[in-house]
Amino acid sequence: MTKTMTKAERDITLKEGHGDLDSLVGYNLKRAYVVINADYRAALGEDGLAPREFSALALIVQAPGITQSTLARHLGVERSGLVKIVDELEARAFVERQAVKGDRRVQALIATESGSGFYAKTLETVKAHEAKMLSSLSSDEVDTLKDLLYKIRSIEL
Amino acid sequence: MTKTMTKAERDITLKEGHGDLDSLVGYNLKRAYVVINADYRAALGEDGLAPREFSALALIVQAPGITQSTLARHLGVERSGLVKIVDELEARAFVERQAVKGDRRVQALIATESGSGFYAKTLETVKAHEAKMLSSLSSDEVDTLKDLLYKIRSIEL
DNA sequence: CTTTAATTGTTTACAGAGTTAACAATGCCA
DNA sequence: TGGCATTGTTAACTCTGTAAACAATTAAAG
Repeated sequence: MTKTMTKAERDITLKEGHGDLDSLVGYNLKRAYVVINADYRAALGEDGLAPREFSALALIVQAPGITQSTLARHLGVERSGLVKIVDELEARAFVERQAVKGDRRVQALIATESGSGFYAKTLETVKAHEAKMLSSLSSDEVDTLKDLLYKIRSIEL
Repeated sequence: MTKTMTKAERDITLKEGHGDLDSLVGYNLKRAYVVINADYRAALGEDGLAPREFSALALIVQAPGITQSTLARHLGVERSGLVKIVDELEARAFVERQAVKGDRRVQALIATESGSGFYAKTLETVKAHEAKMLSSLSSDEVDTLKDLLYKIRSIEL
């Protein structure tokens, strides 16, 4: 006997769903995030907005004149990190930095017409991507998921 | 009139919880991930295992002799990316690469005694961190959250 | 067998995202 | 006026991860 094992025989089979890791929220959260993120990028394609540019544009469209500092705070990133994001949006002519009278330190961010249009179109694409990803969940489950995630991300505000 | 506005007056106030972004699962997922991750690192401290080393060690402890390729597949990362992770675990003497008779390409990964011990201790710390983070959720909610995240991360396997 | 294809671990180069620290310009306040 | 805080910005750096190439080895096909 003692025949050479095949790969399948030799290979360790981890039982899914019952290890220490699978019982940790953080691990599941990260893995789910990676999966969603990968499909997001595939759905939006080469010239699509990356998640961070998309979310920045969303807030600028919905709060015209918002300041970079305020925007950074709402997005949960540093002021310094937001600069490249706005640079990118400005380079694609989706957003403009406008001087504000009364405070020459700040520059108000406003979406251009093409920026608003591109945002609306992108939002539909993103919604379609989410609908596809969450098609195995009921509408109640999706709502519950959003609520729970919102609770978590609201910790320590 | 036309008195100079104070910062609070000038500042845009985004109403929380009702924008386009807040209705997207992906955005909530990322924000929640960032929050959990930040607290994880704070909880584990300077010499704690980073999330990826921790999860790799978890699988090695629970599936002794696992191969790097199999481990990479289970963690959802590339083989090449796993090398540094195992290097790090080996440098801290938590894991050893062992030759396998019958296939000289692979090296079986096994946890050392100190590796298993450190893992057990770390797991408790991680569980405490999660308990703290999720203290505003009921036990049912936590279970539901894990289930839903597990469903998402199991897409396209 | 022998040739061809696939797998494993690895290195190197690179890209993406984000942080901290410093800085100049400006505004606030006492 | 003088001192402190805020805004936007740049520069240096870290962290995590990917893609491409490679040598060694094993599996498969003819």
